Formats: sequence, structure tokens, C-alpha cells
Amino acid sequence: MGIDERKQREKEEMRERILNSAMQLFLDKGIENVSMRNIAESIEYSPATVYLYFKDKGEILYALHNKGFEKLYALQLSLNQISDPLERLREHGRVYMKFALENQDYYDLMFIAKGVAEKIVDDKSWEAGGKAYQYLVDNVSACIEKGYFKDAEPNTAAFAFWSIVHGMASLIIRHRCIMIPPEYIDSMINGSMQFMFSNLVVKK
Amino acid sequence: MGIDERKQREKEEMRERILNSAMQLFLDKGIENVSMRNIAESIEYSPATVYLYFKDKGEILYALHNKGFEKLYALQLSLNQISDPLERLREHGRVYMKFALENQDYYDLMFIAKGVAEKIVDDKSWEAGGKAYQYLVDNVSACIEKGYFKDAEPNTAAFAFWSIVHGMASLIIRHRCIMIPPEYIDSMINGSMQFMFSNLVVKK
Amino acid sequence: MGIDERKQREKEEMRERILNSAMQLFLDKGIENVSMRNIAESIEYSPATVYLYFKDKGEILYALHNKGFEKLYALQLSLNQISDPLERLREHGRVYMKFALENQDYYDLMFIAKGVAEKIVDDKSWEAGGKAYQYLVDNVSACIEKGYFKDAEPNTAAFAFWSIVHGMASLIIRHRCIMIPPEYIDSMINGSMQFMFSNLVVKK
Amino acid sequence: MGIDERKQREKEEMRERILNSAMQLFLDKGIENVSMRNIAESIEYSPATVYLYFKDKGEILYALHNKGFEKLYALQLSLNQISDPLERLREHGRVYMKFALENQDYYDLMFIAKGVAEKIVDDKSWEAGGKAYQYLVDNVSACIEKGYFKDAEPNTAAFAFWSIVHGMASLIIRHRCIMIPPEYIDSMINGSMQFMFSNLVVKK
DNA sequence: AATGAATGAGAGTTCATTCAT
DNA sequence: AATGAATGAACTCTCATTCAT
Repeated sequence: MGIDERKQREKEEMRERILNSAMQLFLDKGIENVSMRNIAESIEYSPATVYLYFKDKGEILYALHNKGFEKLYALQLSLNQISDPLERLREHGRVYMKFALENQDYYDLMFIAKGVAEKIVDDKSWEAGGKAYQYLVDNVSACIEKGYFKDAEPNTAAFAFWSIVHGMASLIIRHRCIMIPPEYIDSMINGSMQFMFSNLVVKK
Repeated sequence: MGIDERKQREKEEMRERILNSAMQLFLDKGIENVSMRNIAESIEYSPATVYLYFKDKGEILYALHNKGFEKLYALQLSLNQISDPLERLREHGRVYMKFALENQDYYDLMFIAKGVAEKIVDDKSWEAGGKAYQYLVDNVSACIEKGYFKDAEPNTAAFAFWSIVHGMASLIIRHRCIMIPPEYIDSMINGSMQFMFSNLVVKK
Repeated sequence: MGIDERKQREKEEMRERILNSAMQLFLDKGIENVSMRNIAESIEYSPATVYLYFKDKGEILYALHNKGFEKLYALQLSLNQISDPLERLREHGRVYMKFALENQDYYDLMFIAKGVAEKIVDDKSWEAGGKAYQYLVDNVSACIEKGYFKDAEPNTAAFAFWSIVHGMASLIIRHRCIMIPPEYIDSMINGSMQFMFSNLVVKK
Repeated sequence: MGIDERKQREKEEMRERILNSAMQLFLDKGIENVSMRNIAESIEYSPATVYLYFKDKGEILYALHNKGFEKLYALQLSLNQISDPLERLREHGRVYMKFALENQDYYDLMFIAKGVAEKIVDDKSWEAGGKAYQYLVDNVSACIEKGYFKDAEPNTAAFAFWSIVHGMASLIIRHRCIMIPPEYIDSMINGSMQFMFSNLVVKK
């Protein structure tokens, strides 16, 4: 009775193994330097086998990209328990940065890597990203409604907030912060976000 | 006596010609689609000749990266004529974004591309970037001294400002703004910067 | 007792189904673009299953080749109702060309494709082809006996007739008639056959 | 002074060597079973080297195809010394068959092989074939003008003649004459051509 | 009887780079 | 100073086929 299920599970495990190996390789050698062969070798299977689980290289990239967005979205949902939208937005920023820095490989794939977005647009599949972005817009809207920001249009403000955190994250991930001693990075991030928030918010 | 100098000069001219052609190709076909052979063809020399002037492809990328920083720094210097530091900072942001969007390939090379930054650490030559960054820090410092920002530490605030503009630029350049209709991108950028500035600055 | 027969029958049905699907695919996509996987998919079985019914791809080709000859032979038999051998030969030519052009993939397999004929010699099984050829020889013999051709040896004349129609068919099928506008092909064929017949036949 | 010429000559020799090796391989293994790698190996160079001399596989096929047509056309020109068009046409047939049977590999490429014609049509390059075909049409026209054939339209009659010889040649080359004992093939060919000519030609 | 999983071999092609001349 | 010739290594992807289950 469990046979089909076992097979199903094994198939899923194999996909997972491939994805993990691929991600590890991306991390080690950079996305553009990873080939299907590399991936196959790293799981000790033949190249052809990989194609049994993923149609082509793009599908692997897409699957990882999606996993990343799911992870991120799950984190966003956990923010729902914070009722005050401003506090939620602040925490949103912290969570986003934490996600970016703890999952630099995923973040790179999701928001920085070349050749990924291009492949994905062709499919119907900016869904994942769209959901995450919408969550931010809603959060910002709620803040505006509560009067936390002056002169703010939700989409514009959301883009501004996103830019700040993405800017920090991508500068760090792509090693453009070498003028900042590593041990200061964290306080730099917190300081920057603090600077923004404390000044942007309307004092009542 | 003039011979060596002439030779030196000719060598330099050739390097320059190679770099210009390479950059033109990057602009035309995208960085990853340019090969050493392409570059050689575009200057009508053989591939082997290019190697007489640059050790390898990485060195070309690095040289272009440096040229990019020089370009950017020149733009920054032109800001000096603006005496009010806040107004200068505001214009700094506009100029930076303009540079990024009009020279997306330079910008990519300078602040996003993988493999370039790594080379830089080895070569200890973050000079070019350091100067540009220092200019920003100085600009922010001047603003703080004049009391435009509250509770601000110059390095931290500078990092924050840089993050915003880099965030916007890199999201656009790496095609992560597909949820924003292209015709709105410009107003989105201006709106975001306006949002930040108008709220961050202490009202007197 | 009926069990074995049923099994036998089922096996034969499956072979038939495979062959039909394979031929359909050949017609749709061209012989060289059909893989064992395609064939398996089109009958909704796994690739491995196909190998239970045919030793390898060559055997499928060979079987189709044979089916082609059966088809052709059936058409030839239908000519028997024409009693005058010359009229029968003329119609033979028309029927042959019709078969060739309406079943280009069968024809290709039977008379042009490489790798198929080789297999046949080994398998000593030129039977199917032999029968069809003999039919032609007999037809030509009858014409000679009736005095329609002068100076003719049956085998030689048969080969000559076969060459004409095969020449036309294979030039068309393998796209070597590009200098003839497509809309003229038909009249070219008819014209050529007319030219041969009207001149070859002894006027009484 | 001779340096450039020597280089030119060496380059040409290399192309020739590649073409010869390729042709030999085609002959041995069949066109569709020859890869660029095979060709490279057979001349003991790396695959990449072959691409220095030929843009892609199609260009090799095309070059061979062209060589074949040049050979054939040269033979045709040698017929010009025969003044009587009927005798010329008769010899034309003999020469064509001789060419086909002595250069089966070239003939296959020129008139039978799949995938060659397709590639060539795209280029401007049915020239070679067109010239050879036109030569035949002209020959047939001359015969008609001289009253050798009744009721004949030149293009149609030319197509008919071509079909006969091509039919014979391709049946032999693709091994479809296994019912004819090898030692009879020659007399079969001659006999067939004799049968056609002696009967087609108007007796005066 | 049927298959899921796997693979070795191979396809055409491109690249950065080297080196004798 | 410049290059023609060459190459090893790599790329993505497909195929016919096998075999344990």
C-alpha cells in the first residue's frame, strides 16, 4: 500500500538532494560557474539522471528561486502577530535582513543573480515574488493609514523601504562593503535602519 | 629618450582602445556574451594581441571597473559647486542614479558583478571605490554638522543613503522591478528619494 | 489451450499498436526525429516495455519496412483485374508513384533509408520485396509476350521501369527537385511517364 | 615573398585533408553517424581546430556536396566534343552512371542523403546543381530540335532521363538491388539504358 | 507483463588561453 | 609587436538501452 507513497517520497528526496547540491555549488563557485555536469557529479549521478528530475537547468534555478520565496514568505507571515503596522514594518526590515544574510545563496538567486529573472518571466511565475512584494505594500499602506508617514504613496514608499534593505543586503552579499570592518557590519545595518525609522516617522 | 615614452604612450593608447571596445561590446551584447575573441575582432587585432596588453579577461574587467569609478568620481567632483551640503547630497543622489541607469554595465561591474570584487581585494586596490565612498561620507558629515539630521553618525548615515540608491539601481539593473510598469520607474525613483529626503530632514 | 493463443494474440496486437504509433510519429515528425521514448509515450507505455516486443530500434524499422511492402503488394494485386498487360503496367506505374508520394515515409524506409537494407540481408528476408519485384517482372514479361516491346529481356526492362519510377519518387522525397516549382511536380511526373510509354511501346 | 602563399596553400591543404577524412568517414559509417569529433579525431586534431576551417558541420557537407557537383560538371563539359546531341545524351547517361558508381559517397551526398539539401537551400547555393541540371535540359532540347523524340517537352523529357539514371544509381548505392547478382549489375544497367534509348528514339 | 530509474556515450559548439613564428 | 594555429576543457542536452523490482 505504501509503495507508491514511498516512491513518491524517494522522488521528492532526490529532487531535494539535487537542489541542495546545486545550491551548495552555487554558493561555492558562483551561479554562472555551475554546470549540469557539476551538479550531477556532486550527487554522484550521471548528467542524464538530473534531467529525469528537472527538465533543464532553468527549472533547477526556478525551483531554488521558488524555495527561497517560500522561505521568505513564511517569515513574513510570522509577522502577522504584530498588530501595530509600524512595529510590524520595523520588524519586517529586521527579518528581511536576517533572511538575506543567513541565506545569502538564496537571496542572491532571488534578487541579484543574472539570468534567473529572465528565465522566470517567461513562465507565469513571478507569483512567488509578487506575493512577497504585496505583503510589503500592504504593510506600508497600513502605516500610512495610521498616519505614521507624511506625504506617502504606498507603492512609492514600499519601493523606498525595499530599496534600503535590498541595498544593504546586496552590497554585503556581493562584497562591496570591504571598507567596513566585518565586525561593524551588524551595527552598521542596525544603525542605518534605526536612522531611517527614527527620522521618517512622524512624531506625534 | 623620447622613444621609451612614445612606446609607453602607444601601449597606453592600445589599452585604452581595447577597453573602449570591450565596454562598447558589453553595452551592446551584455557582459556575459562578450568573449576575448569578440573584443579582439572589434579592434581588428588577433586574440593573442589582446593578451599582450592584458594578462587575462579578469584584468580587462578590473580595468573597466576602475574606469567606472573614475567616471563616477568626476561626476561627484562636479557637485562641489553646490555649497549647501543638503542640497549637494540631494543632487548627489540624483547624479548617482543617473550614472547607474545610464551606464548600467559599468554600474553592474562596479557594484554588482561577481568575480570582480574578489579580484580587487587581492589587488588591495579598492582605492578608486574608497575615494568615491569617502566623498559621500564627507557630504553626509557636512549635513550632520549643519544639523540637517538628528541622531546621526556619519558613516552609518552614509551607508544608509548609499543603500537606498544602490538598492534602487541594482533592483532595476538586475530586472527585479518587473512588477513596476516601465513607464513608472522614473517617477518611482524620484518619488522614493523625495519621500526619504522630505521626511529625514529636520524641519527647522 | 486457448490461453497461449490469447497471449500470442495479445502480443501481436501490442506489436501492431507499437508499429502504428511509430509510423504515425514518422509521418508527423520525420524518421530521424523519432526516439524510442517518443514511441513509448505515444502508446502510453514505458520505454522499457517497447523492448519487450522489439529487440531494438532497428527491428521496429525493419517491421515497418515489411508492412510497407505488404501495403504495396496489396495494391499490386488489385491491378490483377486489368487484363491487358500494357494497360496494367501503365497503371502499375501510376499506383507505384501514388503509393510513394502518399506514403513518403514508408517509401523512404523501403527503398531509400540506410541501415534498413543492411539488416535485411543478414535476416535473409528480402521476401517481401522480392514478391513485389517479381510482380513487376511478370507484368513486363506479359507485355513482351504480347509484343508490346521490341528487343526486350524481361528482367532488364523491369529494372528500367522500376528505375524510372523510383528515380522520380526518390528525387522528390529527398528534395532534389527544388528546381521544379512544386505546383508542376505532378504534371512533370505524368508527363515523364507519358513520354516514356508513348515512345517505348511498339506502334502497331 | 612566398610566405603568404605558402600559408594560403597550407590552409587549403588542411581544408582538403578535413574534407577527405570526412568523406572517408561518411563512406565508412554513413553520413548521419559521423560527428565533428569523429572528423577531428581522424585527422588527429582537436574538435575546435575543425571549426577554424569550417564554420559548422553544414559547411563541411556543403563543401563536399559542391566538390561533387564540380566533378560531375567537369565530366559533363567533356561531353561537348560530341557533336550529335543524341549520341551526346547517350554518353551523358553512361558518364553519369560511371560517376555515380565510382563516387558513391559523393553521389549519395549530392542526390540521396537527408539533411544536406535542406541545409543548402537556405544558402543561395543550388547553383552547382542547377548548372548540371541545365546542361541536361539543353542536351535534351538539342535532341528534340533535331527531331529525335516525338511529343517531347524538354523539361519533362529531361526529368524522365534523369529519373532513369538516378533511379538505377540510387537503388544500387542504397543496396536495393540485392535480387540482382552483383556480376549482372553492369549488364543490367547497360541493358536498361539500351532498352530505353533504342525504343524512345524515333526511327527515321 | 510492465516499469522507474539509471546511464554511457555522444551530439555540436564555444571559450579563454598559449606559443612558435 | 603581432598573429595564425591550435587546443583542452567545458557547455547543455538527448539517445538507445538495461536491469532490478
